[in-house]
Amino acid sequence: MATTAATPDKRERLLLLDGHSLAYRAFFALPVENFSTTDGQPTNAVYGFTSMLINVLRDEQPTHIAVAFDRSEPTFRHEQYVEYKAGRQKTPDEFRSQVSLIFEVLDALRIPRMSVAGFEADDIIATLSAQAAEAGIDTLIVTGDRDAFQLVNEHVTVLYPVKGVSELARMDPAAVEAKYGVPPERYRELAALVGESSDNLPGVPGVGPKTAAKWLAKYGDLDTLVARVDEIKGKAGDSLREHLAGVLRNHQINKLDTEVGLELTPPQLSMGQWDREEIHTLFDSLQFRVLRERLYSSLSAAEPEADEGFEVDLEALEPGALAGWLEANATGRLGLAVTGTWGRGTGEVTALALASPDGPAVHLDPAELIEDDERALAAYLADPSRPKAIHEAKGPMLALAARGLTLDGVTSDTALAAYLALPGQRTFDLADLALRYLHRELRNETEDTGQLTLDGSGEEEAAEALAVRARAVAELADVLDRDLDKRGATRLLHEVELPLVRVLAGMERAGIAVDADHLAGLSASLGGQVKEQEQAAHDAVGHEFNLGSPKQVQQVLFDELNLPKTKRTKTGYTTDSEALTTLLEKDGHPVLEHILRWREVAKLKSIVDSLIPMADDAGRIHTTFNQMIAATGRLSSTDPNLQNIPIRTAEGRQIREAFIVGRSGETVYESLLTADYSQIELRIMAHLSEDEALLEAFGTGADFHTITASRVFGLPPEQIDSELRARIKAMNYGLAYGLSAYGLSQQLRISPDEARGLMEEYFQQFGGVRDYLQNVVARARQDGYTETILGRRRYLPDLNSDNRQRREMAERMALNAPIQGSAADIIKVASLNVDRALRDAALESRMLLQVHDELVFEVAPGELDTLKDLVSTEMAGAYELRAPLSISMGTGRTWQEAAH
DNA sequence: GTACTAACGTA
DNA sequence: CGTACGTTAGTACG
Repeated sequence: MATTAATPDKRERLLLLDGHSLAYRAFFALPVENFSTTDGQPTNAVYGFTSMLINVLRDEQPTHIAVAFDRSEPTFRHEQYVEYKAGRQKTPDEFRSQVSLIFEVLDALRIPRMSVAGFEADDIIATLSAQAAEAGIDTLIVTGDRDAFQLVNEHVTVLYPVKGVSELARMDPAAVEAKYGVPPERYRELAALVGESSDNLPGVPGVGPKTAAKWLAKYGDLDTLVARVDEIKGKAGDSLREHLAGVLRNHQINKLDTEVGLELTPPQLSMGQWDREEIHTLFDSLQFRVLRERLYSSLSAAEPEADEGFEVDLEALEPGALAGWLEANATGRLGLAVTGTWGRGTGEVTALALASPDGPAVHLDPAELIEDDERALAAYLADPSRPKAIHEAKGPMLALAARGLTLDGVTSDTALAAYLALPGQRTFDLADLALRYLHRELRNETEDTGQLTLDGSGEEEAAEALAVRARAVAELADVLDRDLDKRGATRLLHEVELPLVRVLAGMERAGIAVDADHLAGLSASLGGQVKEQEQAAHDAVGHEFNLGSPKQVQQVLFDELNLPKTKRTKTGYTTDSEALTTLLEKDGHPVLEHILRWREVAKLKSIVDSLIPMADDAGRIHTTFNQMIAATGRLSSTDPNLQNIPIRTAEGRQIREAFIVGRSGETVYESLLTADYSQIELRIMAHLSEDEALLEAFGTGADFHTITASRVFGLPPEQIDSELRARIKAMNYGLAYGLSAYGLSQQLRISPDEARGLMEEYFQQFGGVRDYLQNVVARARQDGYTETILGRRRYLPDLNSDNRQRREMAERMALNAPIQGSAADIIKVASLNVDRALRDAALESRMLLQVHDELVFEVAPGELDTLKDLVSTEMAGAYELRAPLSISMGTGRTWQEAAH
C-alpha cells in the first residue's frame, strides 16, 4: 500500500524526535518507584518516552519518522569551547540502563534512529529538517531542548513538553514570538544573551529573556546590538559590554549544524511496517500493559502492516436451506463465531456465523430459525465428525448449552492454540492474532471502499462482522495448526486442552452449592471482630486511623510510635504480617497485635462477603476457569476465585464449611468427595531428576519429609523431630522454586551459613536433584524454552539477559516451570479421564472444582464406593511417574469435612 | 472512572 | 534474595 497521506492536497509530515532529551525529561518526570519491572529494572524513561511517542504518532499521523540521539564522544562544540556542558552531573545509572531499552522499542517499531560522532541530536534534527524543507516535507520536532526553537518556521514546528510527559506545547512561529518576544530566527540571539546554564553557557548577568527581547526588538538583530552596544544605558548595558565576548561565543555555539553527513535522507524515513510479535515480547518484558493497549488501539487502524481485511461471501439463506448449505459447504473445517453473553456457568446466544476458510459464509439468528434449520444446526454443531474451529470455545459452549445445543467436533480453538504457542501472553484477542499470523485486519475487505451502505440499521454490518470473525478463525486455525506442529504441541492441544474445554464448561455449569445462612452468620461474626479489633487498635494509639491503609499504618507505626523500621517497599516500609510479627516479638506494642488480627478477620470477611452475592437462585456458585492465563499451564479461577478459599486457619476453614453438597433436579447428592495428589510436585522432581535416593524415599511409603530428613541428618527416622522435619520440608519444596541459601535462611530463621550447610548436606544425599536443576536451566538457556512431560513449552528469553536480576528471575522460572507445568498436565489428563470414566459408567456423580492438585466431586446417592474407585484409578493412572502418583481422598457433607 | 500498589488468600 | 495465580482496599491520576 502506498502511504495514504501522500495525497496531493496533504503534505507529507516528517516527525523528528530528540531521543535523549525526551527520555531524560521522562526520567525526571516519572517517579522510578512507580515505573520498574517486578525484577527491578527501572523503566520510567522508556515508559515516558514510549508514551510520548505513541501520543505523537496518534495525534500527528506522520508519514516519515526518525529519532536522533546524542553520542558520548565530544562534539565540535567542545572543541570551540572546552567548558561546554562542563559541570553537568553524571548521567544516573538508572537512566543509562534504559537507553538500550529505548533502542529496542524503536527497533521493534521499525523507527530509524540516528546518531553521528561529534554531533548532537539537535544537529541531526536541524540537518534533516532543512533537507525536508527542500523536499517539500513539513517537519515536526519533538524535543525537550529549547535550542530547537531556532529551527521553527512556516514548515517546521517544535513540540515541547511542558509538564510531565503528557502535554506538549505546539511551538510554531507565532507561539515562539508570543512566549519569547522574538521571532524564531532571532531565538538563537536571545538565548546567547540569556545563556544556558545546563550547557554551561553563562549569559549576561542581570539580563533575562525580557530585557534581551527588548534589546533585540529595538536594534533588530544581535549584530546591530553589538555594533551599537555603547548606546545601551544602565547596569544592564554595563553588564552586556563586560560579557560581550561570552555572548558572541554563545551565539556561535548554539547554532545548530544543518550539514551533518547522514546515511538517510528524509524521503527514506517513511513509516515502515512494524513487528507485532516483537512489540508483544518487548512490552511483555518491560511489563507495559497500558502502553501496549494504547499502541494497538491508536495505531492499528493506521498501521500499514495490514492493508487487507477478510473477504466474506455472506449468503442469504432461505428458510429451510441450512441443511443443504451445510451439505454443500461444510466439507472441511468451518470457522464458527458466536455473539451473545456468557459467564457464571451459563449464557445466551444472540447470533452465530459459519464460514469456510476459502468460500461462503452464513449468518444465523438462532431465535428466528424454523424448525428444520434449527434441527440441522443442532445436528451439525453436535456432530463430532464435522470439524469446527472457534475462538474461545468455552463461553459459546455454555451459551449454546443453555439453548440445549451441544458443541462437539471442535478441532481448533484458536485462542487455546495461540496460548500453547505463546504461553506468556495474557490475552489472545482475535483481531490481534489475525494481524500477527495472517497479517490482515479483522474487517471486511469490501467495507472501507467508501461505498454507501444500504441502510443505517447496522444489522447488516453486525452480521458481516461476525462472518468476518468466523472466516478469520477458519484461516487462523489452519495457520496455528502448522505453528503448533512445529512446536510439537499438536497432541497437547488435541488430546488435552481442547477436550478439557468441555469438562471445564461442565464444572462451571454445575457450580457448587453454598449454605447462605452459614455465610451470613460468618459475615456477622467476622464483622463483629473487625469492629472490636479496629476499636482496640485505635485505643492503643490514642486516635482513629484507617487500618486498611498501609500508608496510615506506616505513619502510625514508624512516625508516631517510632517502632524500628522494617524492610523497604517501593513507597516506604512494609507492614506485612511477617514484618509486624517480628516487630511484635521485638517491641510488643499492643497495636501490632490488633492490626494483625484485624487484617486476618477483615480478609476473611471480604472473602465471605464476596461469595454471598455470587449464589444463583438454586444456591450454587459458578466460578469461571481460565485456561489461558498461567504461563506454566495451570488453570486459574475468577469471579469468584474458588482456588483460594482459606484452609490454613481454623477460622478460614469455617468458610470451607459453607461449601456443601447440593441437589440438581431430582437428584439429591449425598456428599462431597475431595481427591488430591500427595506431593505431586516433589514426585515430578524425583521423576525428572531420576535421583535414586529421592525415588527410594517415595518408594518406602513412609512420611516423605521424615525419610529425606533422616538421610540428610544421618539419623534413624524416629529421631527426626518436628523441627528437623520442618527444615527439610522447606528445602524439599523450596528447591522447585529456585530457593537460595539466603531465602532458606530467612524462612527457617537460621544464619545463611547454616542454611548453606544444610543445602550442601541435602545435595550430598540427593546429588541427582542438583544435577537436574542445573541441567534444566542450562538446557533452557540453549533452547530458549523449558518443557513439561507433555511437551508444554515456556519461553524464557531472559535467560540470556545481561541484567542479572532478570536473568536470575528467568532461571527460577526455568526451574519451576517444568515441575509446576507437569503437575498441571497430569491433573488435566486426570480430569479428562475421570470425566470420561464417569460418562462410561453412566454415573450421576459430577466433578465440580479443580484446585491445582485437587478435584472436588458431588457424589450421587449410592455411588460413593464406585466413584472413589474410579477417581483413584483415573487420577493415579493419569501418568506413569518413576515416583508413582499417590492419591488421598475424603468425603463429607461440606468441603471442609471432605478435607483429609 | 482507571490504574496501580500492598497485602494476602490458595497450590 | 522461592514459583504460579486473583481479589481487595486504598490511593493517585486524568
